Amino acid sequence: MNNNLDLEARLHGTAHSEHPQELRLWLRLLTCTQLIEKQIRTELRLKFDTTLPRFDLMAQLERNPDGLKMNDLSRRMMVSGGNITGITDQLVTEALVERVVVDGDRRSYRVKLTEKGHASFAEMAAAHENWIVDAFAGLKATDLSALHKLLGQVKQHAMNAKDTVKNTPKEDAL
Amino acid sequence: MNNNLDLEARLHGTAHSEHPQELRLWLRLLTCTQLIEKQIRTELRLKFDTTLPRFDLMAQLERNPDGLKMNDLSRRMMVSGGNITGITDQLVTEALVERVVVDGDRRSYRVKLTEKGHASFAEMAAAHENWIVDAFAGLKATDLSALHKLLGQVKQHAMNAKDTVKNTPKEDAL
DNA sequence: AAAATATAGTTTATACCTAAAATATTCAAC
DNA sequence: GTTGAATATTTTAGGTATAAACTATATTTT
Repeated sequence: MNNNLDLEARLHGTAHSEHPQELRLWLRLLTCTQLIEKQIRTELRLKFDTTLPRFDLMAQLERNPDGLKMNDLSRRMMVSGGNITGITDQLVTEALVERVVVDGDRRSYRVKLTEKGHASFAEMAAAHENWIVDAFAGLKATDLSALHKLLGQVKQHAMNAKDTVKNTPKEDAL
Repeated sequence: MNNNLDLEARLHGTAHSEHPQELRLWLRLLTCTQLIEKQIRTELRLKFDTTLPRFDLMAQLERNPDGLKMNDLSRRMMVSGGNITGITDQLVTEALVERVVVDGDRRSYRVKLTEKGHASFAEMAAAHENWIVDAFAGLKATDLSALHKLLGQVKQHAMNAKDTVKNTPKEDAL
């Protein structure tokens, strides 16, 4: 009854795969992330009438009570600056965050949660945590930490690769 | 020199985390996926002037020489039907895929790679495989398979949860 | 201090993605 | 054989994302 056709289907089609282990791993990683992310988006929409980017931005501000500059948000959320502008604009019109001037630099400002934003986030964060715990309920605690550790290696390698690309031109100039 | 500010930053900020292990794992999973995905998107754009959704759709067709219906593509790629319409339209105007009528059902048709699309995909797929292998070059073979297995558990649980939600109304009616 | 450069943020143009409504065709039941 | 439900796809409206161009302010160089 459940065909289970997903991204990985295109690999398993041919019995003994000639594809490298890495490719199969990548498709599985992507599938897991998308399944969970889709679930969270749906819940946020249904229960709180909001979206994941809005929630993520507020989460960043929650941990930085003094506010963050647009640039900081862009780096931390790993999305473009223009994108942050749009999401912030919406949250401002909903009075969940505010733009606060920074004296000494008229180009930038700090984005902070409002009182209302703080309250709103607290409610959502509690539910969010439960959804995530549910998403990983299929694994024992030891597996959770093994997975965390392995992904740490993936992350470390990916970050190094990113930085290498970025810095190479400069270092080549020596 | 490298601040490493990403999604996980908001958790590590407070020394000993009071957040559940699952939440930390989720943010790391998300970070890994986004880092690799961003890399692939950038490469596809620079080297082949295309996008990941277009590549993914062609990859599905490559494995199904008889073509796939819009619905099949939607399920396999885990995106909405309307989205598939848009991506297919673009690939059709680029003459990389074609819509072929199915006799017996005038509502649907099969989307197939054209000769040009087949050639184009072959070129991209080779490069794509290398990028993915590079992305996981930080892990030993045993770690790759351990990770694959653990993610299999996550996937299984997520798929069950999804199906349960979908089927519950019907089963409750009994 | 003027010119050049760098940085912070927004705007623009375009693509992606979704949910929900709309259209068109097929199938099932009477 | 016509009504009614189901299926396949597209359209619509709106949020999300990017790269590149743009505006405005700061900093550095000379």
